[in-house]
Amino acid sequence: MTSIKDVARDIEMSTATVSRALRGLRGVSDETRERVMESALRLGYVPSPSAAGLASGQTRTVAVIVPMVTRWFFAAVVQGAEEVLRERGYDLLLYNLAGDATARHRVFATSLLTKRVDAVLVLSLKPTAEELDRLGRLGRPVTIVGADMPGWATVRIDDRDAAATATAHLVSLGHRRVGYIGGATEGVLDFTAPTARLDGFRCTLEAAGIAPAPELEQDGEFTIAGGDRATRTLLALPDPPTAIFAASDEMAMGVLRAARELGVRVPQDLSVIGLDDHELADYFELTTVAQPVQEQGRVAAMQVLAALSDGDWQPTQVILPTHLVVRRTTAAPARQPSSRRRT
Amino acid sequence: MTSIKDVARDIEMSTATVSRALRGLRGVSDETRERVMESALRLGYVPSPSAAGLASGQTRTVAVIVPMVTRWFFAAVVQGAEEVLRERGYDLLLYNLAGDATARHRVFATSLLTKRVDAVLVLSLKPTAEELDRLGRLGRPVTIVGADMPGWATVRIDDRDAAATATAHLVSLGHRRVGYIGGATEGVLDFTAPTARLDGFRCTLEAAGIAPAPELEQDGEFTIAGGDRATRTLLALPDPPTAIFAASDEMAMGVLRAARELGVRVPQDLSVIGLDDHELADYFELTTVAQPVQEQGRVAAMQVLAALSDGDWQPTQVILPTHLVVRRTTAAPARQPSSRRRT
DNA sequence: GTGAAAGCGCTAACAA
DNA sequence: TTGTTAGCGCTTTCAC
Repeated sequence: MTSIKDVARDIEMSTATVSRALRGLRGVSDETRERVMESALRLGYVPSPSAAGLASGQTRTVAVIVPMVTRWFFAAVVQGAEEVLRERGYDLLLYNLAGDATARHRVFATSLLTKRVDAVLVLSLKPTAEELDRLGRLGRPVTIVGADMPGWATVRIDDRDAAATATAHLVSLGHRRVGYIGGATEGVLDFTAPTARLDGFRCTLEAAGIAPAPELEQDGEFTIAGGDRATRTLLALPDPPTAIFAASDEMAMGVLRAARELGVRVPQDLSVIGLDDHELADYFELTTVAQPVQEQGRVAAMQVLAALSDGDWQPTQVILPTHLVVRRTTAAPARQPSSRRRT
Repeated sequence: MTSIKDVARDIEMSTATVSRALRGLRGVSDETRERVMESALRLGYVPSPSAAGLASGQTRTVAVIVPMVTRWFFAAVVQGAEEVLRERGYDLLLYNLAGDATARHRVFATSLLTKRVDAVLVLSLKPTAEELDRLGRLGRPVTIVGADMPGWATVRIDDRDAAATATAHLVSLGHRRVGYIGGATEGVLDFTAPTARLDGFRCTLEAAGIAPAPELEQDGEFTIAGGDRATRTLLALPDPPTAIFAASDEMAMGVLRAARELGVRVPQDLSVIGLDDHELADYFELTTVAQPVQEQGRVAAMQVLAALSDGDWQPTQVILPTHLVVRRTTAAPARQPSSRRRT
C-alpha cells in the first residue's frame, strides 16, 4: 500500500510538502505541486482517512440518523444530503433506526459518534432531553431536519402553515364538514409535525367559523393502512365529512383506497387533500401541499458544512416554503349529501 | 477527550491490557476486565475509530453503493444490510450514485475506498469491466446484489425463473396474447435483470406453443410513467394483449393507471402481473412475483462479514427464492374480446 | 496475564 | 517555499 512517504521519496521532498500539495494548501510552488500530483497518480497513491483523521481530528464524515430509510421521504432527504456532502468531499455514515430502540440507544446514548464524525444530521426525530444533551456534548455541528427545536440548527417546513393551507383550500371550496387524519402527537418517531399540523387544521376551521368536531379528527399513524382505517371510521359517522385532509400523502392514499372500496367517488362525494407531494401523488392525482424534500437534506448538509468551516457559526432555523398543488381529488361539495354505500 | 491512556492510568495498568479488555480478547483476567469496563464507563471513554483503523488496518466500515436510495427497492436492501452490519458493530458508508456519472466515477475509478472500508456492497449495478477490475484490486470482500457476475460474490433472485413464473401464471389462466413490459437491456443502472426477465418471458411462451410477437414487448424503463406509456402502446395494437406482465411492480402500477384512464377493466378486460411485491402492491391488489428485498441486503452483508472473518472464504453465489402472490389483477381472459374504448 | 515499545500514515507547529 | 519534529490514539509484537 503506497503511502505519502513513497510519494515524498519519489520526488525527493518531505512528506509535509507532499501533504500540503495534495490538500491544495497554499505555500507550495506550482512546480512542486505538479510533481506531487504526477507522482501520486503514477504511484497510485490514495490517502488514508484513518491517518488523516487521527492527525487532524477531522474525519470528513457526517452521520445521518434516520428513522427508516424505506420511507420515501427519508430516503429523499438522505439523497439530498448525500449529494452536497459528496460534492464537498464528505462521506455519509447512515444510521437507520428502523423502530429499533436498541439501535436508537446505541446511536444516541453512547457517544460512539464523538470521534467518528465531524457533524450529525438528525432526520424527523425529536430527540429526548437526554439525547439532546448527548448531542450537545458531542461538540460538533448538529442539524435537525423536520422538527422544531429552539436553540438547535433546524431545517423544516412550517407544518402549521402547511396544514392551514390544505384546510383553507377545502374550506374555500365550500366544505364545512372536514375530516382530519393525523398521527399520534407522541409516537415512535416523535416528530413535532403531527401537533403542528393538527393545530393548523383546527385554527383554520375556527377562523372560518366552523365549530370543532372531535369525532372528525382521527389517527392514521402516518401509513396507508392507517389512512384507510381512519377513513372508514369517518365515513361511517352519522354525519360524515365531505372532505378529508390527511396530514401525509401516504395516509391520503389510504383515504383514496378506502373511498374506492366503499364506492365513494372522489372528488364528487369526497374531497381529499394530502401533505408532502409524494412521488406517487401525481399518479393518484392527489391534491396536496408540497414540501421540498431533497432540498431539506441539501440545506441541512450545507448547514453543518458551514458550521464546520466557520468558527463562530450560530445555529440557524431554516424554514422552507410549501405550496398548494391542486390536482383532481378536491372539488366543491355536492349540493345534496349524495347517497353513499357503506360496507 | 478521554483516551485509552486515561483509562490505563486510572486503573494503573498498561494501555495494551486496556485495549485487550475493551475488545473482549482472551488473555485478560476477569477481574482486570471488570475494572477496565468500570473505569471506561466512569470516565466516559469512547474509542477512536481513526486510531484503531490506523493501527489495525481495519475500519469496521462497509461501503454500500446504490444507484438511487429513493427507489423503494434499494432503500429496503440498504435497510437490510444496515441492520446486520450494525448488529456486528460495523458502520455503513452510503454512496448514492443517483444517475450521476461523476459520482460513479469517483466511487469506482479512484480507489478512494481502499483505505476507507473493509468491504463493499454494490447494489443492482453492473460494474463495467474496468470498474470490476478496480473492485478486485481493492483486495477487500465485495458482494454484488441483484446482478449475475460469475466469479464474484453475488446475492440475487433467479430473474429468469421469476419471469417464467409470472408468465406461466398468465398462460395457465388461458391467456395466449400476453404483453411484456421491461427495460432497456443496457441502461443507466445496467442490471442483468432485464435481459434475464425478458428471456424467462419468451421461453415460457414458447414452451406453451405461443408464437413470438415482438410488438408485444415494450420498454417501460422500470418506472411508473414508462409502464403507463408502454401500456398505451400495447392496448392501441390492432390485436391487443389480454394480459400484461410488467417486469417490475412500479411499471405494473403504470399499467394499472393507463388501464384505468383508458377505461379498460382489470382483470376483466386485462390481467396484470408484476414482479417485486413492492410495499404498495398490496394496496393496488396487484398480483406479482415476490422477491425478498431486505433479505437480499441482509444476506449480502452477512456474506462480506463472513469473508472478513474467514481467511480462506470463497465468493458465493446466493440465489434467493421468489414466489407467486396472487391478488386481484389477474383472471381468465374474457371469452369474447371485450369492446374497448381507447383515447 | 500483563507490559514496553514500536509503529500505523498522516498533519501541524515551528524552523529555516 | 520547504523541512524537521512531534505527536494523534490505538494495536501489536515480543518479552516477561
